[in-house]
Amino acid sequence: MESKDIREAGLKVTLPRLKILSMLESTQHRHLSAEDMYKALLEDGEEIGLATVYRVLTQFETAGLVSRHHFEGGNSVFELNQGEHHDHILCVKCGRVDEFVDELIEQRQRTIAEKMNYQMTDHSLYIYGVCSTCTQTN
Amino acid sequence: MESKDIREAGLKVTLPRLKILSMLESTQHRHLSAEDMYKALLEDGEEIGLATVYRVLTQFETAGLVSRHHFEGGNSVFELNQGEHHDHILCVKCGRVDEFVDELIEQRQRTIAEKMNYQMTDHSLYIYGVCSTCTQTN
DNA sequence: ATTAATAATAATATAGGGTATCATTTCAAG
DNA sequence: CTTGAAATGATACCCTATATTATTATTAAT
Ligand SMILES: [Mn+2]
Ligand SMILES: [Mn+2]
Ligand SMILES: [Zn+2]
Ligand SMILES: [Zn+2]
Repeated sequence: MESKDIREAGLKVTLPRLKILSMLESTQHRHLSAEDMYKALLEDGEEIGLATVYRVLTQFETAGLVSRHHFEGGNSVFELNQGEHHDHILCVKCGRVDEFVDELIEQRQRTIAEKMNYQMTDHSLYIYGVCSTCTQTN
Repeated sequence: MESKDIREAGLKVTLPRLKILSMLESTQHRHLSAEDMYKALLEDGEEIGLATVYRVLTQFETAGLVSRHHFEGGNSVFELNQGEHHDHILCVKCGRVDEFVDELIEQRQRTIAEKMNYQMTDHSLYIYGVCSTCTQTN
């Protein structure tokens, strides 16, 4: 029941919010842009405005329910916050997205921030490349 | 003499290109947005259009003369390609930008890409935090 | 259930960064 | 110089995302 998450975020439980949240929970595509979701909702027969999708996603982000990523050369994409923090590796040909966790890199970043007298708040790491499928198909 | 760089890139040596290149070479600000440069050129009395600045920077990027970075919540910024590859750590309060090189992280990224069957082409790593100056002033 | 207060929605306008178009100008080779 | 090709600058335009606002839906209290 995802109503609870919405309520706990201090937001009213509305149909757009429920739809968007359940779409993010369906593990088909973990990383979706606002337009992706907007179109998918349209095809589902839901009359939800694009502005609402953006607005709700921003609210979810503020509430800590979702994360926003800025992948190179595309729209922002959103994903549900579940499990541990991870970074992303992306195929520059087909757009495939994979996730990885590397505690060594995480630790090293903290060390660097400390050494440079920064109070680290966040970081973003994207690796770009050609995935195995696209390498073969070429 | 930066004319040579421009010529070697297969581009005609023009006043806008010379001005933009020398601005990037003046180590005052290593990381500048297109608008930054446009305004600075105006103040210098140069009548160079914003579209030209964007166009030239993109050409310089293609030629490998400059790199483009997408820092969070702002315009793209450009910097001259000189010295070795490095990554960036940014202050979320004052916008300060510092650079660092960490061969361990670099190596680890290559390992991850290999492990996930990606032919790595690029990566981007930004650390965000509060710099020492901004920590004290608070 | 009704109501009232308040938050959310949808439609639309607007903003901001960046690119495409195109007539005019500038460059550089001969 | 002359001349063809490339570059410029003005402007129109595109795209993602946000602001505005009248209308609608949700919630809590009655
Ligand atoms: Mn992810
Ligand atoms: Mn740099
Ligand atoms: Zn691929
Ligand atoms: Zn600072």
